[in-house]
Order: sequence, then structure tokens, then C-alpha cells
Amino acid sequence: MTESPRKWTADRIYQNLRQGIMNLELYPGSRVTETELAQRFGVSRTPVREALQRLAVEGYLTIRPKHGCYIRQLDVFELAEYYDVRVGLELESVALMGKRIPYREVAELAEDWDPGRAGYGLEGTESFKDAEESFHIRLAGLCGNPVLVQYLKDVNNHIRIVRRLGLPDRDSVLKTYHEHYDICQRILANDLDGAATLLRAHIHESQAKSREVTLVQLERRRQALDQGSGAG
Amino acid sequence: MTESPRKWTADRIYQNLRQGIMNLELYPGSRVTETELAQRFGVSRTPVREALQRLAVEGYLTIRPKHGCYIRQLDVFELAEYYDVRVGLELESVALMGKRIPYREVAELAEDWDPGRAGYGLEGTESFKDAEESFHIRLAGLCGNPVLVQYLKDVNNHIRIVRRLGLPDRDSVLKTYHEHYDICQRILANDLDGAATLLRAHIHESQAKSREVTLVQLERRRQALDQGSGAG
DNA sequence: GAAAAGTTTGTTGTATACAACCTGCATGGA
DNA sequence: TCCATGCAGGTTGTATACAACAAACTTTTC
Repeated sequence: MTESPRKWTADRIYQNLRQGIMNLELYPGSRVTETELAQRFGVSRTPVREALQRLAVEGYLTIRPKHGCYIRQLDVFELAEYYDVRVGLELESVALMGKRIPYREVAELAEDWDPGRAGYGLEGTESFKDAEESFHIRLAGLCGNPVLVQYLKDVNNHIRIVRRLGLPDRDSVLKTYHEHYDICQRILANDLDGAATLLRAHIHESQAKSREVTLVQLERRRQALDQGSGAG
Repeated sequence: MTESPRKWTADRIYQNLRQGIMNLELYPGSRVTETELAQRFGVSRTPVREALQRLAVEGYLTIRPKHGCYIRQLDVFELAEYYDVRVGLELESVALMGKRIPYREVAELAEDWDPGRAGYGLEGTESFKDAEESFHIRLAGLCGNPVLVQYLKDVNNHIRIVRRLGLPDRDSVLKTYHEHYDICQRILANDLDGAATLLRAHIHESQAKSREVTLVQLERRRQALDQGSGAG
């Protein structure tokens, strides 16, 4: 889905809006109109429409037929549901490794998440969040099922918004290193069930954390936007 | 994703093309152009473009940027991958029932698939295929995670093409009844792990069957299209 | 005869015009 | 005071025009 610049204008708008939604610059629930966006980007409505339609299909916003587009609301319950889907997909990816365990690749992955050489400069940075997400994608990728990975990426698209909200402290970074490492080790030890159990717990922790963080951060962001004016 | 008629023209084209792709009237790999479709439906290119873009995002066709649209190839390996995703999602839905087992709804579902009162008129009909798919959607729906169900529906959209290819004989219909019924019974007996095991095996059987049937039927359909001319 | 360059045709991408429709408000009546 | 009707503004949905680009074909040259 994240192809290279496919259609210059339309794709630019798409990427731009997507980022805006992720960063909560486009506040959930707010309305955007094609005309307004077309003016803002200095293009016609056509590429804007294309971008909006894509975003709608992908779940970033909802289109009320003859009325307008609304940035998708973050619903804490719905977010939790996405996490459960993640569990289903990621656990199945581990199960699929039973056919042929990709020892070498898992070992490489484990090396990158060795708590001994943990990147202690990363805590509190966006890049740690990216790395965390990347771990799960890489791990799932090793099952040899690109379709599953595609679905997992799609799920990630929906939870990334909240995934980035709370910045992790040093302890939770280290904890993540340990957990990722342990999951890999279980796989290397041929204990796929054990890996699955750890993975499930790991994702459930994220799920719980996301629930705590969401409402607080959302409110904070709202206040910032209110003060900083309507960010035209 | 299967909303009611959202936008008259564009949605009509979308539904129409989607059906065409499902029924293999639009043969996999063939090219379609916006202009051609616009003429065929007697509308302008705009709604056609919208329909094509949706179909592209949903994976029914691929758009080569300045060249045209190609109906998605059916790849037997890829289809198998979709089946594995199904396993992941459906098994997780069963696992999620652990929080609160919906006895009454599962009992109703079991009743509908009681082998004793099996609908023996159904074998060989399209409606049996629909019912089969519906069982899995209903079952997953009972876990109380609409997002998961949405993903499962999406997966079904991709495998429905092949799911319908081979018509089932009487034996496999009865077998399906038994398996569906047994899965429900395990859940009612509070044996979610047992249900999961059965479910996994059940889906894997479909997966294997689909693999057999696909290539044969695909070839048959191709020949029919060749004989019956280009089906303008 | 083969390869390369220029041309031609066709298709998509974007801009704009117009029509249908929905929403909200104001006005009028009960 | 409350509800219904009509009007106005704004927004989307569709049609069409034009430009940019890609691929295929033809022509030319070696």
C-alpha cells in the first residue's frame, strides 16, 4: 500500500492528509471539505477527491454522502479491538513458522533487540516507536505470508495514531527489548507455543497502555489546538 | 464496507465491476480502461475512476499508473495465504469468547447447522456457499469485536471468487454441517481450545480444496470465454 | 535486415463547469 | 411556544475539456 509516488498530485495530497490525521493536526471528528482542501493545497478538487476516497476506504475518515468528510474519531474501545486483531494475526504468523522455522532471520532479529546492547538513547523518541512497530512487522514477515503482513500493516495504520501518543520512559523501553528478545529466543528454541504466549501478553500490555494514554493525550492535544487557534 | 447504495452512479459501477470480477466475467489479468467502461455503462469517466480506485484499494485490481487497470490475477499461493489469515482471525475470535461465552447465540447457530435437520436440497447451489460463509461471519461476530469481523469480511471478499468455483457434492455438504455443528458444541462445552482446533482443521480443508479446484475451473472458464467471444 | 529515432495514437491525470442535493435558518401559521 | 414550509447557501456528484505521458508503430539509416 505504501507505494512510491504513484500519481504526483493525488498521492501527495493523500500522504499529506494521512500524516495530518496521524499527527492529530486534523482533529478527529472535525469536518473537512473538498473545496477547502483544494484551496489549501492549490489544486483542483479532483485529486483531493481521490485522496479522500482512498483515506475513506482505508478507514482514516468517513464520508457522509452528500455532506462532507469527517476525520475518524478515535474510539478507545475500537482501538482495543484493533489490538485484538493484531493478536490474531501475529499469533498466526508465529504458528505458520512451524512449517519451517527461519532460524537465521529470527536470530538476526533477536540480535537487534538484545537487551545487552539496548539503544538507550532511544527512549522518548519517535524512532523507538517506529522500531517497535518494525519489530512486529519483521517478525510476522518471517512466516512467509505477505498477505498476512499486509493485513497487519493495515491494522498498524489504524493504531499508529495512539501508538505514538505516549512517549515511553526508559524502563518501558528496556522492558520492550527484553520481551522482543525473549519472543525470538522461544522461537529459536522451537517453542512456538511459548513464543505465542509471550507475544499475546506483549501486545495486551500495549493495548492496556494505549487505553490509559489515549484519553489524556487526546484532551491535551485538543487544548493545544484550541489555544493555537484553528490552525488554518 | 458493504454499505447501502452510497453514491448512485459510482457505487453502481463499483458493485457491477465487483460482481464481474467475482464471476470471472472480467477475466483475471485482462486490462480494462476507464474510457471503455464509461462507454459501456453510459456514464462519464469520473464515477468509473472512483469505482476503479476503490477496487484497487480493496485489491480487486491493480492500477499501472499511466497505463491502465488490470484485473487481479488469481494466484493459488496467494489464495492459500488468505486462508491462513482467516485462520488467524477466526481463531482469535473464538479465543476472545473466553471473556464471556455467548451461549445462547452459539446454541442458535448450532441449531441452524444441526446435521439432523440438514438442508439436503442445498448441495450444489450457490446459496450453500453463501450459508457456509455466513456461518463463519456469524460465529466471529459473537466475539464482540466488530473490527475483527470487518477484517474477516475483507478476507472473504478476496477468496469468495474461488470459494464459489467448485460446487459441493452431497457428502461434503453433510461434512460441513457436522464440522460447523461440532465447533459450536465445543464452545458450548466451554472447550474453546478444542473449538479452535476443529476450526483450524475445517478452514485448512477448505484451503486444500480451493487449491485443487482453482486451476481446473480457471482453465475451464477461460475456454468458455474464448469460445463465447470477447463478451463485449 | 536490424536497430534507433521520430511520430502517432491512446490512456490517464487534472482542471473546471454545472446540476442535484442536503442543511440550516427564517418566516409564517396554529 | 411550537411546528411546518420555503428559501438560501454550501457541498458533493457527474460531465466534459485539455494536457502530459507511455507505448506501439512507422520510418529512416547503417
